Amino acid sequence: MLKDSGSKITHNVAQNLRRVRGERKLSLDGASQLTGVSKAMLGQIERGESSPTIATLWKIATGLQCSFSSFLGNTATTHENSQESSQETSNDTSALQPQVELIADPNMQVLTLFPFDPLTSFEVFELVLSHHHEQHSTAHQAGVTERIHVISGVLSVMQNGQWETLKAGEQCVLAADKAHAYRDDAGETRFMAIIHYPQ
Amino acid sequence: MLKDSGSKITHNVAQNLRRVRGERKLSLDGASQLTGVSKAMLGQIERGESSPTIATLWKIATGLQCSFSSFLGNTATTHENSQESSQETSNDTSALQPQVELIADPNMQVLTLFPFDPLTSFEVFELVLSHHHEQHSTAHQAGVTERIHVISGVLSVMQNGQWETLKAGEQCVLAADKAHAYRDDAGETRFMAIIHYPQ
DNA sequence: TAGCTTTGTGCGTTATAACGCACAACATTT
DNA sequence: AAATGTTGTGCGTTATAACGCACAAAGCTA
Repeated sequence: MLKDSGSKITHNVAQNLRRVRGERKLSLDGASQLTGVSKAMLGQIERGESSPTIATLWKIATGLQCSFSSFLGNTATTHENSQESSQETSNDTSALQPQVELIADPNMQVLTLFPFDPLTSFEVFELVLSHHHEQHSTAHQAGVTERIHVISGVLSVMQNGQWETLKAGEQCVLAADKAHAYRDDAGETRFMAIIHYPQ
Repeated sequence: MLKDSGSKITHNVAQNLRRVRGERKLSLDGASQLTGVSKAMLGQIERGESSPTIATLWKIATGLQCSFSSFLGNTATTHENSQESSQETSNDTSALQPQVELIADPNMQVLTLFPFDPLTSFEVFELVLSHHHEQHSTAHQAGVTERIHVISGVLSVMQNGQWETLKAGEQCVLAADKAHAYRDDAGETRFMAIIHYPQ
């Protein structure tokens, strides 16, 4: 009668241990001596008949001088002998959409990441400014907010006549019902804009 | 009579589990329901009286939605993060806000780009998955949508039991009211998530 | 061939991981 | 106070991880 060997993680540990031991050309006896875990237990783990405790897997890892996590990953990445058949790459269904590109200006590229959706009331763009281009935007309708997240480069944002500088990883929120502007201050600046419309 | 509680790794797991459960404000009963592990066992593990099997630690990790390896590290490295108050970081004025970091897992970094705002009904995170970490997410309330935009790396997204692969620059929309999951397939994957709540 | 290692697996026993249940301490309510 | 609910821990039982030992198959030596 098999135990809980069906567990996915147990199977991974089994394959990894067998692989490591094979690479070092160690016998169960040798591995047992290095790790302090009985060879019977090591054999059961390799066969997937036993799910070791973290304490014993720790003894195995330190004894064999490899990291704990090296036993957890799927062996499919390192070796190509898995029969799990969980390689699914269905490309249809209502999910992935390629980005749509909108031209606007030679020094300003606009990619529509998520078009406007009345259910969410926002749209998302990714903008790339280059050559220190300064883009001015007129006031939109009241209540419209704009969230800026700088991906790379340096972006200066103007609002209420004041300029602020955002580095990569920084963001700001501005009310788009006033005049505002952006400027690339790094030669090329990439940032994301989430524009939300009220109600 | 004490068991093998002296093991260093067991003690680490104990502290990490207690910390994570405390951060989520979960009771042993609640954690037991999420993970499928009895609350008595969870209590013993937290007290260092038991060295869990990798199978059960896997159930704990997936149930609490953090990676296996997050329980192995020493808690001394994780600093105190007091994130109790619902402070809004002054969303008025166009002041730039530095990104707020939320710790969750060594293999999953979460940056809050824009915290939830009742006026817009969405929040924006930037997530970095590493080491082929697979992050599972349970079903949220009905009507919640999640927009994913891959910045770098390769992200596999599971919905309705089907996996789809997104490369850098691609995006997808998924209904978050069903169980879904993400997985890093490039060693390190950076992507943005916009979560929108209805009404 | 026989005799001696080395390899991995099977078996019986012990230690303990994991479970369900019950109880005590504390908080909240009536 | 009494009643009710929640939280964490202790206890008895079951499942199984881990051990030591023994055995069978393969390999090497003489």
